Amino acid sequence: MQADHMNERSLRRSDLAQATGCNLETIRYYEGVDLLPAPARTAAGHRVYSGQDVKRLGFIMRARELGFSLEDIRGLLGLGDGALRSCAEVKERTEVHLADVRTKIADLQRIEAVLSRTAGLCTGEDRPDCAVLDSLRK
Amino acid sequence: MQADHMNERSLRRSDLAQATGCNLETIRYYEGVDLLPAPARTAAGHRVYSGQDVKRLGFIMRARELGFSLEDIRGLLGLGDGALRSCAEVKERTEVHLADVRTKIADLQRIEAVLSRTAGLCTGEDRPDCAVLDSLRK
DNA sequence: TCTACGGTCTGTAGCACCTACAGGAGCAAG
DNA sequence: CTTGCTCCTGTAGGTGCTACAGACCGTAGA
Repeated sequence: MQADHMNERSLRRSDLAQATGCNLETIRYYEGVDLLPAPARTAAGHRVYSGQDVKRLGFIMRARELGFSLEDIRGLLGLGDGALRSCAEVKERTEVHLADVRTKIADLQRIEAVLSRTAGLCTGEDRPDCAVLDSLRK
Repeated sequence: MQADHMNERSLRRSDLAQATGCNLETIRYYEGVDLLPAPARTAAGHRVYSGQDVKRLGFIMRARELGFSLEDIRGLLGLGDGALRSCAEVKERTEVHLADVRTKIADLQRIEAVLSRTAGLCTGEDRPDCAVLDSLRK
């Protein structure tokens, strides 16, 4: 039994990836951009993670799913400038992001309308003229 | 009057940018990735564009606004493999893209629901605990 | 004990789609 | 002739990963 033998609470990078559903390489990337702290290492230099890391990466993954940018998440994690974020600040960020999401939805709905209308005009025949192209041409 | 003096039908890069609303540098980028043909040049090496270029770049810009990728647009412009695209092919591409747009809308609507619900739970008080953070924590 | 296989390490390049800057040259007006 | 704008080129940066090469490590079976 070696001094750096892993006990049952320590995880390798692949374990962390599996536990969170995160891509293996992305973990290293998040460490590089300071979203995850540099983990402990075995004598051989292998990264060793804990349950804390699973929680933190899980938080990041859920925030990403909600469309927060890495910069947003840095703020939500309280890394912005070392200051702990208050509820008011987090609510503010969330509402800005929410407005952004709503704008994107509206944009996509306009696009959806145009695309479905023009695609509907297509004859689908095997000729080089086309309603979609015509609508883009002018 | 020089041999390469520009007449009233020829445009400089900045004119093309203005005519289409495209960013100046993006024009050069599109040339680099073969979306726009290499234009004629004055003796001094300055790019000279025509009304044809305005139309083509306008087409590209409108397609971008509808969310088509540059690769899609290459196809729509018939650059794929030199073959002229038929209406059927364009319709096919458009419908694939439309399905993609609809998926994105649905995703964003789910996100919108979660964000507005959790933001609504926030007290907005100046304390470090927060409904948004709680929802991300587990 | 040797060996084969897989996991891990590092750095770096690539993806889409631009945007911006540095450093030099051209051109028109005053 | 000088000022000030445009234009040229090449290249770096941004976002958020993903993937690869080449080396090392660790373990299970023969």
